[in-house]
Amino acid sequence: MERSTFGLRKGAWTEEEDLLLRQYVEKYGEGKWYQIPLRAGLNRCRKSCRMRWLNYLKPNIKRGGFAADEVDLIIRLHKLLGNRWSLIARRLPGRTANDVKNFWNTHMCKKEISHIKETKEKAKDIVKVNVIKPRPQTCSKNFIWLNEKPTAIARFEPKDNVSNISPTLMPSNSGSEWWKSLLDDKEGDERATCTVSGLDKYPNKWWKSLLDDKEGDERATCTVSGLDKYPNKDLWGEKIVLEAEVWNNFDDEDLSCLADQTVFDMSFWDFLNA
DNA sequence: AATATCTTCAACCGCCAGGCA
DNA sequence: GTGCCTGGCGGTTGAAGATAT
Repeated sequence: MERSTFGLRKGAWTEEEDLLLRQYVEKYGEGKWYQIPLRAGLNRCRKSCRMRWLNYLKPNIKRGGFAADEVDLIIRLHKLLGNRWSLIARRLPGRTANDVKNFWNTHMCKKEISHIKETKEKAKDIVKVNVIKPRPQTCSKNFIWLNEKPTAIARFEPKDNVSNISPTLMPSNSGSEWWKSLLDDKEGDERATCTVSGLDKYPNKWWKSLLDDKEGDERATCTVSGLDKYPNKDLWGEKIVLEAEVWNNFDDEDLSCLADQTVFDMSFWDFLNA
């Protein structure tokens, strides 16, 4: 039996310890982890107890390999959120942040590395194309643009060699309402409309917000009509790929929290208005 | 069969943010 | 404003099992 310098047990949990922890949570509920060692009679630190409960003992935890759909989700969420395992795990019922992290580190890391190598090899043979991606930046909560939550995020595929155009985000009171309608087809400017098809192929409804009709996924597409009515249309190209729906429309607390702290580069909007 | 190497994943550790006195 | 405490998170470790030699 391993022991720390303060006499607390470390290492693998025994069945008796699991039982004591279960009994504690049944009696007192989750939380108050600092009280557990005393109340439950466990010679473990609070963090160890919390970790054991959340990652192993909690009911409804799904064990075993990840389904193809889950893997798909993880890849897309990781693309959007990075290593924010707890946020990713909340989108996967029964999976814990630790599970997702382990899965990524053991399976996806290798695939990603080989994919990068493959891509680099292919890149030698093809003409370079500018791919415009959102560029998240972390801002303080007092940042003026965060007085309202972000409205929309999109990735533009520019015509010809128009480069350095970044996707944009804007508060809805900016007077630039056409942008809203372009993406969510709601009230306001009606010059352009955006329709998405193929959503029924996504088992998780919320997932429609992360549509990406780039390579490898042909399930859903987004087409925009009416672009010819915009003065700067020549700069955009004819295709807009919907990368994320309106943040405010998320019922989901996790992603709306994300909107509180993530903002996307504004230069595209500045560029259009120049 | 024995040993070495690789893979998996439970568990630990350090850091950070928020709440409170 | 400061310090303390707690919960929560992501990075990392290492034991155990699987696979290769």
